[in-house]
Amino acid sequence: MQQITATELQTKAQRTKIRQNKKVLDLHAVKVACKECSLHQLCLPRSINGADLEKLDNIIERKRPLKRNEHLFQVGESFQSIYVVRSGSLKTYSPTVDGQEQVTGFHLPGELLGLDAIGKGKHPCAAKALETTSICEVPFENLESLSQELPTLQHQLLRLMSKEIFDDQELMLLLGKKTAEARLSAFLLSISLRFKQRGFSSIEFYLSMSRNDIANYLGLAVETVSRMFTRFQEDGLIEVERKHIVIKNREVMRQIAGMNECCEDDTQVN
Amino acid sequence: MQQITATELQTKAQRTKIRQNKKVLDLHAVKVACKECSLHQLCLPRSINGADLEKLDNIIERKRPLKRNEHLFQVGESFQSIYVVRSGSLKTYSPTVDGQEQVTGFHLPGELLGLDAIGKGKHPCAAKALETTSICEVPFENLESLSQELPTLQHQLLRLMSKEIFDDQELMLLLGKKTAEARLSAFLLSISLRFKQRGFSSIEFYLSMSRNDIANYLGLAVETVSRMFTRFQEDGLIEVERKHIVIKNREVMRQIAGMNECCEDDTQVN
DNA sequence: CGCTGCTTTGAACAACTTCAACTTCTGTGG
DNA sequence: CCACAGAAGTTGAAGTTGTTCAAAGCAGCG
Repeated sequence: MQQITATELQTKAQRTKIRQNKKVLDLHAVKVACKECSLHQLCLPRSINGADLEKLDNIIERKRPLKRNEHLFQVGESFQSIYVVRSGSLKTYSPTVDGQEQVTGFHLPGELLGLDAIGKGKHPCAAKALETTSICEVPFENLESLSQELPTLQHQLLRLMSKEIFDDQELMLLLGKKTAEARLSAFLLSISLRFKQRGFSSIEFYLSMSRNDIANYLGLAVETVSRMFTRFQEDGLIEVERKHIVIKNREVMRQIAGMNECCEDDTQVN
Repeated sequence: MQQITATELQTKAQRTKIRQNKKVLDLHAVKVACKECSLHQLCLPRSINGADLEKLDNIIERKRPLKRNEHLFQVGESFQSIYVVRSGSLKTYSPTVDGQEQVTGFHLPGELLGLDAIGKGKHPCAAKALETTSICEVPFENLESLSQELPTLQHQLLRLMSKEIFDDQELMLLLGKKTAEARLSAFLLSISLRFKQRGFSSIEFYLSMSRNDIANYLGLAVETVSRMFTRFQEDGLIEVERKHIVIKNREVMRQIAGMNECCEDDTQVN
């Protein structure tokens, strides 16, 4: 099964030096056409046929991989492109008045960045790599005019934006109504699900973000997040050692998270 | 200035019996083509020219006004159309596991509903009228194919969805990081701004939603919201008498809300 | 080896919630 | 048109949950 090797690869990349990490990425991240991209079912061109896929492929630019802490774009930068994560991960965050930052999301392979910038023409948040990360850049003008030609692409684009709105609303519910333990539980299950959808293990994975980022994202203090991790471990729900997580009891976690049933049949989401 | 009459009209409609309310609505809400619609600069067809506007007009269905507490759509209902509020207001909400409801948004004239349903093909939330409300229905299939023809319409649609994502992220920040007083203050300023953009008074208005709905939306207890209203009044920030609000000191409220400067130049937002 | 940054843990504190009582408003039927 | 019942809103007091502050433990890196 691909799941297992994929996981191993990921855990390896996390543990090993950047040198080796880079080598792994170079192998399948750069100069691969969309139709050969292992993510092509998850990213934009889902349900696009051969000829159309090539058209899309032509407008996509592949960038050199970002190193950890490098920015993909900064706050206020003029909006030119949509980005797709090819491998690695990023966080998006915006500055708040009091000089803090607010983490608005984490982005795993196959996920999009920049959709929130279309409206104003500039990025309301910054995007920073959490680890070595490779990215596809899709110039928005080209994407827009290509969508004009290809109804399925337009449809897919609207679907993806709609999904983002939907997901944001779930998060609003989380932030508005749920307890600290429900938030962390939901967060872990969400990451788990997203890994699964991308062919990685859903029961064992490495978190690329710090406790601080998690806390910030979930609207909690770092200390609270830390305590929750400890408690979950004590209760046998997870095993945790720094960034390494093993989900031991998904059922109970789901109850704690107060999950809607609807959040489950998300399998063919993207 | 139109502002003043608009306000008067609104306050009147709130105070008077439903009978009279209906009459006011009948006058300019029903059977008006998009190009004559007073909201047409705010709703979808912004920056669409005459001929195109007519095409759009042809696919829009006007529904009979909804009465207070009537549903526009229910949770899980199959997604067919995008809706535009023509007059009145609605709330959207979704059920949570514990049988509660979570208010996900309020929708004023010129604003859209249903964008979150495109992805899954069914409505993740329900929409209920807060007062007598009239609506334009835009069948999504038609809108999609018309967008295929009209690049500006496609662009506008993407812009609007992007704006919704952006707004949701602001709300996430509010729910995750802000105190009760900051939340209520931001809420009132948001309503105020949206009224202003639609030609109503931004300093005096009626809230069509209950304290309960506000509390739910802001992730607070009703009692907390009530106390904050009282405190704001004591501090001379607002005058409040049940649903009637007068903003007395916008500057201080903005500070309390911890507003980003960016939230200000929102004037040509839609 | 020793620094720096991230994480964990404990204890005091603050903010908001919950519970309960009371007031005001709304609308419905006599 | 008034009375009454139920809903919505307000206020006070006690209780929780999560935050803040402080300090110690640990991993990675020059």
